[in-house]
Amino acid sequence: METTMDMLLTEMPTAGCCMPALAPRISPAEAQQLSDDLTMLSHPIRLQILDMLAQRDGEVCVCDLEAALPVKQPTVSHHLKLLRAAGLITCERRGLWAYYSVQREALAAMRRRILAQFDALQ
Amino acid sequence: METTMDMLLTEMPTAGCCMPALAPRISPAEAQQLSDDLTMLSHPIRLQILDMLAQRDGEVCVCDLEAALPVKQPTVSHHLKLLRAAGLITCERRGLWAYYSVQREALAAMRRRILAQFDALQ
DNA sequence: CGCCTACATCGAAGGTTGTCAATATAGTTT
DNA sequence: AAACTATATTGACAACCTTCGATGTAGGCG
Repeated sequence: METTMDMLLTEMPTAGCCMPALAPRISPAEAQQLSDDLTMLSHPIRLQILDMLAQRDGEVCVCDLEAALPVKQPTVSHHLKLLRAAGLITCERRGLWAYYSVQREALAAMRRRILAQFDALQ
Repeated sequence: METTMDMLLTEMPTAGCCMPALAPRISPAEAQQLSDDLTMLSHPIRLQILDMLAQRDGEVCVCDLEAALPVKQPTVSHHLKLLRAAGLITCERRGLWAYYSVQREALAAMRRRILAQFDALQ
């Protein structure tokens, strides 16, 4: 007859579960950071915006984006605001227009963070 | 005095916007696929589950996961179901227990898809 | 058989996100 | 100054996501 203690201390070939101390190697905080990065990228409109800005850095205004995307102007502005808050893009006002650019270094840093965690999963 | 037509046909050093045919190089369908991939990964619980499964392939049951995570059993089952539907994990029932494994090839394929699109942004 | 255990599913509640019409803001033109 | 333009913001609504208690299911055991 085996006690619970015996089961915890011996190896269990076929039956049994809940082996000693399984824990994620990634910390909850790291998981949250990675999740935030991925969430920022996980929207088709934001991906397409980043793609267009990467093509024509500093020369893309909101009406260009609006014309190329299947959403209305307030929605474009909304996604631009999110990307700006995440540090992935910047905007410069010239006259009536707002010209947006990718922050390539910030995007590269995010890419590095994502890859590092991905590779930690082997 | 310049007409709108003049502005469209000449180069515009400072003012003017809406240049010819800006379009995302990434298609809406590709953007959606990438967005789906990223969405699947963009949750701390799912990331931690994948991390734990990557450590101890095929020997992790739901109660191990539940013990290591700050959510209740139905929530763990919910995330496992999503990961299973995405093809990223599989489960094998042995007796009362359900043992989960990472599908390393599916995860690697997802990594490849994400990286390819990321690199396309330069 | 009846009870127990591990896990899945259901259904409801609460939170977050995405969208757009309406409106505000700020620069431009006349 | 008044009219106009590009963009931002607001507020409302709908859709979606996450979570969990309650319940269902199926295998193991006395």
